[in-house]
Amino acid sequence: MGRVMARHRTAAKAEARRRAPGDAGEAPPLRKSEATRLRILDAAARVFARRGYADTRLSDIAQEAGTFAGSIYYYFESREELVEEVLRLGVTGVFEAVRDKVEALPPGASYREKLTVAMETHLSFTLAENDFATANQRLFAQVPGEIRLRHIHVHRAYGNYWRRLLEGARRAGEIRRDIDLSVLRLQILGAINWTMEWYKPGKRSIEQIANQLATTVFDGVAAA
Amino acid sequence: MGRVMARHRTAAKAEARRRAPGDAGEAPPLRKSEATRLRILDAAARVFARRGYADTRLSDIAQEAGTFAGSIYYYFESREELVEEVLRLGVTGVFEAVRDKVEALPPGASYREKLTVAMETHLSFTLAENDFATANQRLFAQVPGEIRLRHIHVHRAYGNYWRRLLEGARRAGEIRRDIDLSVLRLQILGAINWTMEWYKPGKRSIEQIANQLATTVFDGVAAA
DNA sequence: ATCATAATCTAAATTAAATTAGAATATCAA
DNA sequence: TTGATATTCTAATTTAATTTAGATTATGAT
Repeated sequence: MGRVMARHRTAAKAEARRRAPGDAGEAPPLRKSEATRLRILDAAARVFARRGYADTRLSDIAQEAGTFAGSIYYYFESREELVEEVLRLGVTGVFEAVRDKVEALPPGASYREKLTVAMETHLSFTLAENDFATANQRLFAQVPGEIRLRHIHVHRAYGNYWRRLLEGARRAGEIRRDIDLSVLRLQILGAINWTMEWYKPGKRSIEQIANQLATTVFDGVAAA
Repeated sequence: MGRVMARHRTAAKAEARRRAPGDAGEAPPLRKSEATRLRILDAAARVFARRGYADTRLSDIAQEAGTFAGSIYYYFESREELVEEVLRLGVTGVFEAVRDKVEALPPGASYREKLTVAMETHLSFTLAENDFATANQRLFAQVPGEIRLRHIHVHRAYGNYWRRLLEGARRAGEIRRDIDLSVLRLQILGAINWTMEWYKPGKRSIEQIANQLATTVFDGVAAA
């Protein structure tokens, strides 16, 4: 009840927000329990990524974050809100990473290069760097339908980005006209997403996997 | 406690098994509550396929089967046993369908043909025909880790079948030698499995999707 | 028609979480 | 140092499901 809550909603970067000392009228200035909130969020992503939705208790998350199940409610309205925040940060993280890498390519880059970078970035971000991204992959299919519905638009935004990439590639004559781009897009993302289910670090590098995927998609595997 | 149980374990086809009237010594002869068991199993597959693990209650399944949550325990030890049976039947069904179709090909068939048929069969079986297959796809990633572990070998058997197909294709010179077959296999199955998440009947035929997948895999999408 | 046992139903017990409440503690401004 | 408020802890409550138990009804053999 007498909680802070809504204040913390915003996000992951903990924007600096000391208030100038005398601006009353405003809502009371914020302290930085933000650190704790972040710790909980990180812990949630980590545990969800590792164990999936069905195997994760709030108490597991609390323990991982060095606090208690009950305490989580100081920072999140509910288990759902926590899950959804993890989900959201997962997609937006991948999206931004992919877009940044693609835009960092030199102006003359071919679409093949762009798509290859996109695949590689998505893959490596998901596999190696970011518990939020991993958690998002795992969780999205596991989570109750209602939550999934509330998040579909975040996914769609990312999907649209890929759609534009592929359309560009076709316009540039780098993809045959008889290819159904929607199907292609979903096949590529499917192959990437599935990787998480089997990839174990060590044997093959993420780069190798990404490269083979790009090669397969563009050139196929047929000999001769 | 005074249940029947273990007797029903076997499977889905309800083997005929009237006893010859006078063979005592044997455990008491079986009646056909098998029909009910099957009804429950079908209902479970249907509901699990539609709503996923987290959204399915035993009471939902019971209702779909025209019985009651409590009654399920006459036929299954636990919710887990029910889930696992659905899971198992899901994989073996797809496996058998794929193998049958591939083996039904004329003797001279190329591996490209074999693989195309395999993709198409897996896809259409999963998408259109069989709630067990659909449920298996959905559930496998959603189910608690312990269950998944107990089922990994069933999946592995199916995976090995694909592995052999791809190795055959390579030996026959239909796949380039620089392709990592494990990665390829997982990419193909990933693309197929993901389809379930987005496919809506009507717009595109399953055959179209399968064909594009096969084309992409063998020839790639690059123009010229 | 009767009896034994199979099959089903109903309601209660159990279980395992999430959630709430409120006490205890820390922090920080005056 | 003190008081106010923010934060954290602990334990109790709630909730929603699975599971058990036992009563009830159907079925098939004699």
